[in-house]
Amino acid sequence: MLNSPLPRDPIADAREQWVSHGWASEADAMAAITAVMRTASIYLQRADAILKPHGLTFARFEVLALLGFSKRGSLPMSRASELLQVHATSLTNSVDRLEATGLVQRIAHPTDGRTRLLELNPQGLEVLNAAREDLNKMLFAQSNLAPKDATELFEILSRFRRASGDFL
Amino acid sequence: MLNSPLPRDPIADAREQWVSHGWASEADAMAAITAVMRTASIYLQRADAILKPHGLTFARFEVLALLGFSKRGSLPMSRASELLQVHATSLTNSVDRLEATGLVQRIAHPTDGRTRLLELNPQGLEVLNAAREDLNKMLFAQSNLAPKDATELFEILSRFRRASGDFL
DNA sequence: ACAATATACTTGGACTTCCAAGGGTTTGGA
DNA sequence: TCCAAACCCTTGGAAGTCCAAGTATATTGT
Repeated sequence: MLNSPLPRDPIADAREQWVSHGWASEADAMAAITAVMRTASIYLQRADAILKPHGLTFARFEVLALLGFSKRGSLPMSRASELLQVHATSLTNSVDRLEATGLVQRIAHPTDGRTRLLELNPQGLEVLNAAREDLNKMLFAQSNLAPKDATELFEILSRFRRASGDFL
Repeated sequence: MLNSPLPRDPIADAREQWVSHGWASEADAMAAITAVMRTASIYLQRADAILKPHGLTFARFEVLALLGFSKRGSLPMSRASELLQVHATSLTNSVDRLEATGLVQRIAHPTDGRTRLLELNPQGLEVLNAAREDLNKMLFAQSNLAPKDATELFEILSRFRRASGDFL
């Protein structure tokens, strides 16, 4: 999966190209945004590799985790897709697979015929607990982020996400 | 594309759940990593929307931009996939599409029969210039990152990427 | 009451990513 | 020399993302 490390950071190189071509004022944002994408891809690969033995992906793990925290144990699809901040179609896809493996169930809403409620099955709860333990041990506890960096990173991205309309 | 903002930050909520379930020491990394993924997804959507009128995606834009900076104007596939830090198969996919629209060409390597060189066509150069201008104006210059945040973000992620073996 | 509008979810299509496996080409050791 | 190992790229398959469009159900306004 990992090639041998490059001798130079290709994003830092791109940043210099940006500066020397006259786009200096956009260079820092370009570099930051490109680095965010690369970082997300690294973490996603690591997470998916850790979750594979549990028969999960990160996308599906997030669904289980959300259901595991919900007070009632069930949540409308629309609410879940809102909280996970993915398109409804992406959630449909994830839930199809979670339902096919018996981890989750779609049940009818008592009063609104349009709405489907998601419910964690007992087996889903077991898989969630095991997967979360692995993720905590093997990803979050080994994030390659200094504690101060993790905090600062979250704060910067919170400002960004608020400015982008994610939350108030 | 954008739903109305949520009243609360769902990642901050997840972080609190993590703490109150006894995984306090992993909570900050979990929140930071989840925020990175969400941020990447926001930027990717914005970039793809901006590039769509140019017939590009961000993945394909990156290929053009890389070729545009290369001294010789041509680059082996393997070198390009290394610098863009994507799998060779992903690059094959992007190049297939760039070639189909006439922006790029695969040419034979003079001495190594295994290698294909990528070359930017004149039309590819035009599209690159126009796309880059839009991206600079509409994405990088409006990144929703304070200048200090962009710099700090890049630095934190550089430490992370180095620790993860991206570069020396 | 009923038509128009809005909401909830699914389907189909385009695109990306990765992995596993295969085909060709080159290199290097016996 | 020549066969095995390494390397470069492509194909096929599984997953994820989004958007656009469609179906079904609720809500709203006249």
